[in-house]
Amino acid sequence: MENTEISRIFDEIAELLDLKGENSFKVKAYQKAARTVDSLAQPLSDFKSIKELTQIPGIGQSIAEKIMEIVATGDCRLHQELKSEFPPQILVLLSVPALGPKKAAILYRELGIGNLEELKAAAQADTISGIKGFGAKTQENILKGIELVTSTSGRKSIAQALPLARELLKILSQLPQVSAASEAGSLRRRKETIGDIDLLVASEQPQAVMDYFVKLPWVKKIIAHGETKSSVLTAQGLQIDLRVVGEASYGAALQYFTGSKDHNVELRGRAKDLELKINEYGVFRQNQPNSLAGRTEEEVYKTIGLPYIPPEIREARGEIEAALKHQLPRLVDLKEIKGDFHIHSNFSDGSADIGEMARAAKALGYQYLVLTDHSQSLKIAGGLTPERLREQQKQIDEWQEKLKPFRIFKGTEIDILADGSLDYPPEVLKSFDIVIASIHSLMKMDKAAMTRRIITAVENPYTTILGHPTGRLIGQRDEFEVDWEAIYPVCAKNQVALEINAFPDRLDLRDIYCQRAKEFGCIFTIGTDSHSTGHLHHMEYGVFVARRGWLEKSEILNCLPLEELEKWIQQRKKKLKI
DNA sequence: GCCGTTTTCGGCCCGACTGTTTTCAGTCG
Repeated sequence: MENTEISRIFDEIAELLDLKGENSFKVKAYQKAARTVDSLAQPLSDFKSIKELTQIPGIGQSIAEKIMEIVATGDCRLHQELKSEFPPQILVLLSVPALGPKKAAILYRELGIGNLEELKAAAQADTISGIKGFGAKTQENILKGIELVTSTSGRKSIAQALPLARELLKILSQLPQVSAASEAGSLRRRKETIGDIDLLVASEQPQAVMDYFVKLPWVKKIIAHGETKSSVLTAQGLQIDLRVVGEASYGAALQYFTGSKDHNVELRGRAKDLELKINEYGVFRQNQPNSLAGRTEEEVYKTIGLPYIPPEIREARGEIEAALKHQLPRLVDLKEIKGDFHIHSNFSDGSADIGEMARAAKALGYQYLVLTDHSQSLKIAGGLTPERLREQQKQIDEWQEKLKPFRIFKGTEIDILADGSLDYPPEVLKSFDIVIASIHSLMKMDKAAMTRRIITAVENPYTTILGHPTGRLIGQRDEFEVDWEAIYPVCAKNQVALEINAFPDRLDLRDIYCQRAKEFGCIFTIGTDSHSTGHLHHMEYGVFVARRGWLEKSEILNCLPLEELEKWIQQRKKKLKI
């Protein structure tokens, strides 16, 4: 039983309790437990007792018991009982904007509505507007909401959202009424997927900014248009929320709207202990109107006795505790990246030749790249036979001569075969500076076999990097079933780096796994997995993941300047006698 | 349901917007 599955059960319990009209704090407790479980890197099935589970913040006696029950049986009685009280499809009603637990419950009680089709039919037949608390507008919004739910599909990739957000910010910043603008929400925290784009603007004339915003050409539909807050929908189905505050409140609002929710709750709790109150307008002494801070985020954190916490780690995963102890990591920055560790050329399945890729990397300010075409087994991607490889390495030498002092390292993205062995014999492996070992076949092995397979590959003295370790494709393919707690120590012991694959569909190793692997003393590389020169720009998405995983410069090989990386490679080869 | 160097009971973040209201509940973030 995966953590995400357990998280989903708790989410459903929360929604069903909400529908029943249960105590809202009980509902919140289950929602919080769902989020906590989902962001936990260790599988819950590894926890052996209730006592161990209740050490996790937000997990108490009752929820711990349910976790044990779910791990043992696949579900829990409470969940089953709640489900039996409602029609099976009832929860999709909650995904309709304008419909929350209270209204959905009324529709079920009064009209027996239990799924989207019944909801749509009732709205079209004009039977909803007559119910107390509902009107013509609500009925209309329900119909629009159904349209929305069925047309848009869930969360979008950060790679889709961030460029659009940046474009909008540029336009909004140029307005004479606007003095500052930023993205907020999960986008600013650089989460791998985002539900909507949150933007924040500082202005003393909010209405003018709002009126301008809702008329922008991207806007397909206006969902809300208030004095300081508006929501619109783009043609691509992305929701954009814009909030406007005064300059004196900009920092407080930015902090507030960046979240995460759990981070803010912790922060607020701390403020309360200090007899302070934080809201989006500033930090206040209880019952006093003048704010103590609010112009900048730094100010807000400082007022409650904390150093600045970078947005990427505001996830209630120990950052406030670390901040109090002055043990926050100094997160890696894109500017510290000296080279790219994962690049394909047209020798295998890339579209550009070695020279084009190297020139493009050099233009980004890099000192080096590692060329990692596929190995012979991966025929579909033009994996290189030893003969073709010799040719490729000859060309690397030629380009190397032309482009020096820029360095092109000889690498490979080599297949990990079914038994964990690598796809070239030792005499070929010797020719590489860097070996990324990746799984591209037989992805559905059982957990024990897959774990053994990966450990065998990591223990191979020629392996330098474990490529896209979990194999997931966001929204398309699940992770391999693997016991990571057994693999991290082997990686750390053999100084095999875990790759953060920066390709937006992958972002693998993901943030919470990075944070966990770091605790084992693992090192990392970031590779764009570029198949064309344009892909080289994906590096920043890899850096986002590293930052969300609390990683520092010293833990990432890409941050080594050329000479030090050369030294690292030589020492490694010497130590391993290869 | 969770949590606690003031608490094992009584708190639990807080405000904008909308629609249905005649002063507020529900939804959302």
